This record gives sequence, C-alpha cells and structure tokens, in this order.
Amino acid sequence: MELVDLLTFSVVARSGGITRAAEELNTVQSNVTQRIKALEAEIGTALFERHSRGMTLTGAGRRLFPYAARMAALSREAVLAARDDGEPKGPLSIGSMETTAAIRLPTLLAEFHRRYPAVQLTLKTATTADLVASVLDGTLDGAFVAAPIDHAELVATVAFREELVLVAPRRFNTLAALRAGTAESGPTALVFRTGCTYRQRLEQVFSDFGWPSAARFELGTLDGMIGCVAAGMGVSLLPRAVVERSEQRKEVSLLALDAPWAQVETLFIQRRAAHQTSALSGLLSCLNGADCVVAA
Amino acid sequence: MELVDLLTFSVVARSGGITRAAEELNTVQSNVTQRIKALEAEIGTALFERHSRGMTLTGAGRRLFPYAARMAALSREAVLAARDDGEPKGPLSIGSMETTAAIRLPTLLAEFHRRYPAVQLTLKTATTADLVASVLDGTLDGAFVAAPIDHAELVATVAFREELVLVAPRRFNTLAALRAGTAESGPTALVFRTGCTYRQRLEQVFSDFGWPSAARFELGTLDGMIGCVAAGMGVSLLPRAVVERSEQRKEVSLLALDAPWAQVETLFIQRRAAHQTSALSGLLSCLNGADCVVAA
DNA sequence: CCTAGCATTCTTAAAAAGTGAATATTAGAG
DNA sequence: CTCTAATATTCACTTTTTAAGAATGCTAGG
Repeated sequence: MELVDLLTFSVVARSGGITRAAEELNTVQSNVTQRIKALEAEIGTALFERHSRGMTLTGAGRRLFPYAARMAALSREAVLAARDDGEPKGPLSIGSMETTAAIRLPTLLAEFHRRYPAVQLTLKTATTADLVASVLDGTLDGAFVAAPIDHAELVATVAFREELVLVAPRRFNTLAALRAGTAESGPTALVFRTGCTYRQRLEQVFSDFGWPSAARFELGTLDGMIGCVAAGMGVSLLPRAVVERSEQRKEVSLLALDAPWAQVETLFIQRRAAHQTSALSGLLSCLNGADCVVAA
Repeated sequence: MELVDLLTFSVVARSGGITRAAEELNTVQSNVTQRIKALEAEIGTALFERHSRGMTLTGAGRRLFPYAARMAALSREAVLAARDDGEPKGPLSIGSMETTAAIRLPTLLAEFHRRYPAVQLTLKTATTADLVASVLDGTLDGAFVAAPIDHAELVATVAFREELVLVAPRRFNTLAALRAGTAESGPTALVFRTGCTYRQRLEQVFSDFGWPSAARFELGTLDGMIGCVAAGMGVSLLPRAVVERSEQRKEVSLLALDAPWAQVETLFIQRRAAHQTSALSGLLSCLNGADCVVAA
C-alpha cells in the first residue's frame, strides 16, 4: 500500500465517483479503477459499493478513510520535520478568528515577519469550529480561537486576554445613562459578522440587560464600527485596548462590564501529536516575547 | 514520497550502510542508492553522511527517522482497521511480564480463544520497560505490565490486583518465627529472573527487614519455586491466589505483609492513538467479564 | 427502449524500478 | 607508501509497474 493509493482512495471517497476523482487527480478513469482495485485486493475487502451513478464507501472504506488523511498529514509533516534545521523558514499556515486577525495579528505578524523573513506565512480566517477542524486534520499548523477549547488532541495556550468593554456614544458615560437614554428594546448593536465570538458575547450581554431583540447592524471593519458608535448609531463590544485611543480622543465612552462578561481569552491551538516546526516555535516566541498578551 | 522509500531509508539508517540494507531488503546496492538519492532530492537535504565504511544519519535524517517508523505503523494499523468488521479475528500481538504470563494469562487466554477462535494471538514475554517500548512503536497491540505506568501516549487499565504474600517453609507460621529461625543475613530468596516486578518487590521487602544481602536463588518455574519453599530452601514472594492451594495442602506458610508491600497492580496498556481492534476489544471484554480481576 | 453517465477491461506506450558490471573512494594492513 | 578490502556510486540494460486511450458493459431516468 502506497501513499498514492491512499490519496486516490481518498479523492474517490470524497468525490463519490471514479470519473470525478480522475478529473481531480489529472488522470484517466481506468487508472483510478486499477488503483482502487489493487488497494481492495491488498486489503482483502471491497472499499466501495458500486452503483450506476458512482461509488459509496463500504464499512471497511469508512474505517480506512480517516487513515488516508492521517497518513497524508503525517507524510507532509515528516518532510517538513526533515527540512527544518532549526532556522524558521518554509511554509506556515495559521488560522485566526476574524476579529483577532483584525485586531491583534497585524502587529504580531509584522514582528514575526521582521524576525523570520524566510517563513512564508499564510493566514486563513474562519470560525472557531472550522479552525479547530483544520488544525486537527493538519491543514493548519495552528490557530487563534476563542476559549474554551477542550480536546485531547490539541494543545492550547492563552495568546491574548482581552477585557471587553461596551463602546457607547460619548453622551452615555455610565451603564445607567445608556439604559435610561435608549428605547425599551435597547440600542442598536454594532457587530462583526456571525461566528465572531465578540458578537456572541454582545448578544449575551444584551440578553442579560433585557434587550434580547435589539436591532443588529453588521459591519466589516473596526474603524467603521467605532465611527458608527461615535456618530451615535448604537453600541458595540470591543477589547479595551483597541478603543482606548478613541476614548482618549473623546469620541466614545467605554462602559466596563462585570467580570464574567468582560473576560475573554484567545487561545493559540496546535496539534498535540504534531512536530513543532521552527517556524511555529518562532511564532510562539513572538507571542510570548513581543508583549502581546494584554493583562485583563 | 512513498512508503517504500521510507522503509528503505529506515533500513539503511538502522543497518548503517547501503550494502547491508540491500541485503536485508532483498535487492541490490544500486537500487538502494537510487532510492535514497531520490528521497534526498525530494526532501531537498542530505539524509546521510557518506563515509568509506557506511553511512550515518545527518540531522535531517535523524528528524525523519521516527516518522518512517510512525508511517509504517500507521499503514499497518490502517489495513487492520479496514479489515476489522467488528468480528474479532486476525493477528493480535500481546506482551506480558513473565509472572503474569505464567500465573494469570493461561485461563484468560483460554477463555479468549474459546470465545474468539479466529484471532491469531501471539504472546511475547519481556520486562516492563521493553513491553512499554514495543507498545509505543506499534509492535505490540497491548501488554500486561507492572504499575505504575505514566505515559501520555498510553492508556492503562488495571487488569489484575494481587496481594503478594511471603511464601515460607511450613515451620515458620509467623513473620516473627521467620526472623527468629533464620541466619543474621536472612533466608535465601527464591526469585524469578531479573526484571520481574515481584522479584524487585521481594528485594525491597528483604531490605526493609534488614536482610539486604540475603542469598538469591533464581528459578524459572512457579512449581519449582513452591517446591523449593516446601523443602525448606528459602522464602519467596508470590500472589496469594497462586499459592493458596499449596497452603491448604499444608506445604507452605503464607505470611501476610503490610499493605504497601503487599499491594501490586498489573496494568494492561495500549497506545492511546491506536485504533482499537475488535480482537483487542474482545480481549478486554474477557478481562472485565471473566472475573479475572482479583480484589485486593 | 433508448440515452447519458459511469465503471470496467484491454491494449499499448511510457515511466519507474530493479539488475549487474564497472568505477571511484577510502580506511587500514602490510 | 602501496595494496587490499569494503563501500558507495554510476551507467547501460531489463523487467515491472503505471498511465493513457479506445472499447465494452452496466444501469437509472427520460
């Protein structure tokens, strides 16, 4: 059994047919058929059920499938480990939640690139659940996700601790004032896109305040959001560090929340079993060394 | 990079030379040379340092080496997982300490074989340290070893709890009598071969009794040992369950020890990451179901 | 009862891997 | 210092494996 066979198997299983798989693998049907047949002969069981509109996995195929992915990931890792002579270089795939990417990573990654210019870093932004899955299957070397993460295969370290504050128009300088000065259903919530943890948190907070059905306004950029708050359009929930400058410029009010609402941790996760590349070590040293962890 | 290449690499690394590796792989030198060269080209680094009397691994080679073993183990496991349809069958490699193999396993394995005749079980006996290593590298599916085992990659379950008792000649019916009736340096210790946990324990007990330099007499069989004790040759340390019959036949005295000396656990260990074969599940169900766990 | 989409089979061409002899390199013996 | 034995490498050649393309067979859906 060779890795090519497993790759072929994997693609056929995913695409559900020899023809589609052949296309994806840039080869012809007959070739794929032979590979699958050889694999089935070697293992001694049918891996697919054939029907006229494609193939589906048998029980044996379903059991084999995860191994194909693991073997592929392991072989990739092996090559990287062999190449990795301690000098951070080569590819490094990192994932991040949207907000962290927007707020925290620019400075971190700039520092990282300054220190280790030979690393080709790619950043993928997605939701926490997606990122966890990607790290687990080896697509990503690591990711910044929202706490809590509790998975036996993952190692998590606290990357950032944020204090979330309500960002309100200047005229509301206390929570009481905000409550008094807005409609029954609450102020408009200015939020990032769905899947963002801060957004979920804001919705919890609003619910706790008795504003479960407050209006939502979705924005894509941090500056836009602060601008909208300053213009009196609504309130938002953001890390204090990010909006402190805006407060000092007297554009907005920052309203502190009770600890359970305010505390939020961003974790950096990586696979427990994986070899830690020098590039990844470099990133972690940037994380720790570059004073990026903001105390709550 | 294919699995064959990694196997070739692995053998060359282990044997330290192309010629020896070629022999082991049943092929010719030139072939191995080509494979290694191709692998090095693909990875982009030299994996071996060539000198006139063979080859040794470079840094990159040393980093790659463990992956070769892991990939091989994973591919073996993949095939077994695919073949395993829930009906215990096929090969199952189990390790055990000598003593456990002699004392506990016969009934357990008989029951196991009765229930699952399609499983081809092989039993390897060795020391705990060896067994742990074998389980970790995938050579064994599981092993019975002496507690404590604390390794992140292993899962351990208590298989047997034994009460160890001093087995003494019939005339010593108390510990005091034994102390009084033997020489200053203590009685002869009848022990299994080195590496056996009960032997270590007996040596600790003797040391605690002030007999650090008592004579040792090494025996290979349990019956021989009991016979020697009965003949008044010395004392031994064995699980109570094993020697109870001998006591009832008034051949020997059983002298209980204080709890810390008497308690000993036999663990069954398996790799955490590994797929649990049906055969292995079957063995575990025998362990739990067959009332093999003797309460302390 | 066709037809379109799919898997399989077969033949042939190409690529890869294996073989064996020749060659180069070097440590150690004489 | 030279020779020898052990070793890796190179090269020409053979065998095996794999890929490609055409042809065949199967089946659901119109």
